[in-house]
Amino acid sequence: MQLHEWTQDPKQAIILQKQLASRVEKNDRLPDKINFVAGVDIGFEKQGEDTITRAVIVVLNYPTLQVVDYALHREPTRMPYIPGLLSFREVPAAIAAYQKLKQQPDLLMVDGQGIAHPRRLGVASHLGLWLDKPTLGVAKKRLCGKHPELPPQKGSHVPLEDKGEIIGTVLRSKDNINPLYLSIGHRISLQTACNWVNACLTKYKLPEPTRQADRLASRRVPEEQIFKEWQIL
DNA sequence: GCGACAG
DNA sequence: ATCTTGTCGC
Repeated sequence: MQLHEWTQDPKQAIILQKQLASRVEKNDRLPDKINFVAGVDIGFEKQGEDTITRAVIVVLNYPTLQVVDYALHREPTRMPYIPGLLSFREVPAAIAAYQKLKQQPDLLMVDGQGIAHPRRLGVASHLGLWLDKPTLGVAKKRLCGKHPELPPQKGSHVPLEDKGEIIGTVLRSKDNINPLYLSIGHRISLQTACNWVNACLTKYKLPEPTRQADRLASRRVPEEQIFKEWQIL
């Protein structure tokens, strides 16, 4: 943690993104064997005037995809949502949640873009750099770039391109359901990132790591019920 | 200037 | 992201 990885000022944040983007590793540099894959997602709770940021990280065993650990961290929201500067709003809370984990993951799948970003530094890349961990981005919507239409069948995929550069892959993870936007986060190639997402897909649109994190972060499922399902201690 | 715009 | 009811389709 030599250089500051965060700022609250939008102007400085953009400058910082450009610097950090050059440090993102787009080639594979992950453990020989991946035993634990994590899902990261952030939710928000209204608290009258202000809001609380709720960061969740769930660690699953691979290939069983069973949840073996998780961490939840809540803190006052520090920044408003500004397209292109999402990581400055979410990453600090994610770091705090990560430090609460007992089981460190080998790879993290983050809800949002990796380098499929105007300045090539989406939330997945920012988090990966900060933690110096392999990460990949799994977004439900496009931030930038363009791509051809893709078939409605699960498994179909097309490249996401921006300014003559392939920045990600648009993947249909389920029949007739809007596709996912996958991209390199840090220390992983696009091909390997896509392979891991595919390896973690079951019957739902989202791969298990982020699907489980999303359920807890968004509070769509009572926390008490989730505990019973996961059966972890 | 106009439209787009992760979560 | 969050606020929110019913509704169409596999």
